[in-house]
Amino acid sequence: MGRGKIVIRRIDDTTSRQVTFSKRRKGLMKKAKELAILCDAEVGLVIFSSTAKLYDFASTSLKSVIERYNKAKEEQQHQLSNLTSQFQFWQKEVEILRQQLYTLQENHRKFMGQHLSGLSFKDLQSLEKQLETSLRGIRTKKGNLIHQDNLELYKKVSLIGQENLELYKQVAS
Amino acid sequence: MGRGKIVIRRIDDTTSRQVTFSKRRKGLMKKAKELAILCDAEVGLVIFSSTAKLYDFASTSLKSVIERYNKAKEEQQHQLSNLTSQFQFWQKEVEILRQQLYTLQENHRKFMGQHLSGLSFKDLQSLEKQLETSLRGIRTKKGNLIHQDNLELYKKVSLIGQENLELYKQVAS
DNA sequence: AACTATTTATAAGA
DNA sequence: TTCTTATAAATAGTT
Repeated sequence: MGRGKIVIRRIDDTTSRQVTFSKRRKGLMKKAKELAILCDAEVGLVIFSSTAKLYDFASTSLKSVIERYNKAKEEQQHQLSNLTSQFQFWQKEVEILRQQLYTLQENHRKFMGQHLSGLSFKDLQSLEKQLETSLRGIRTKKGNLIHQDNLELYKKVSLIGQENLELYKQVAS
Repeated sequence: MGRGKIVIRRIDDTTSRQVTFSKRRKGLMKKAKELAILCDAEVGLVIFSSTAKLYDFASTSLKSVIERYNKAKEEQQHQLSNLTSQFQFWQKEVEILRQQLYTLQENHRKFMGQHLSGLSFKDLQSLEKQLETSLRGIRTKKGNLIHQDNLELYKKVSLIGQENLELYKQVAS
């Protein structure tokens, strides 16, 4: 379809290759478009020139497919970056929790009377004071519990009747 | 380019649309191939017929691009799944640490004499015992420290000389 | 970039 | 579908 017949092989002359590329690319795109319209087809065409320049065509019918493709790609990209940031978040979270855990464990050991070697006299004194306070609280609670138990028992015994007072005395002793 | 000129619009008749599709698809592919060869271009062509059948063409030069594309996609997919599993790992890690932290915090509160309400008499007794043990340890340590300090002081005083023994006595008192 | 002789693609018909 | 063929369209070589 020209002044002369040509054989299909690489055109060596750069200029004429570029001219032919320009002409035929235009033609190919036109035909791709026509096929899409005439035959209700979805057509996608991608052309890289020998100078690495990109030309592409997508029929309007293909649009939905391309959009879907892009959406999927975008979505994938989005999920990737999302995952990355979440990943970083959880890593930080782990770091924080590990630090907290370490501190608390150290503290706990001190309360257990272990790992005292690093402590100053003042530290020890404060620790001692705290433990004494805790002990007082616990003993108070214990006392409360005993008192409460006694009350409960007394109530039960009262319900059982005077004849079992002897039993109560035995239990309470 | 046929017996009659046509307008580029969807061919309503199914049969003739399919015939045209077949002819033009073949032509489009031929031209895509020719462009690739003549102009040393990388050409990729994808066609979906209205019956959703896929036809595609890729120039041999495009092969590397397609391979690269697939590799990149695979790599991305790989990274994605990798990231996902890492993500799950860190999430579990956080869960474990949180649980540990919670347990330790509860424990710590009890040692502080707080949150005792849920404890049984037996629990309280065991806690009391532990605190007493801890206290003994701490007091021993305190004693050791005092003793050590005294020794240090005594050494220093000895170096200073007998004439300052009076000072040592004052400090030690 | 435009022209145009010619080749090529293909619409319509068989 | 395939073949035929008249004709439209594309384009090679030229200007």
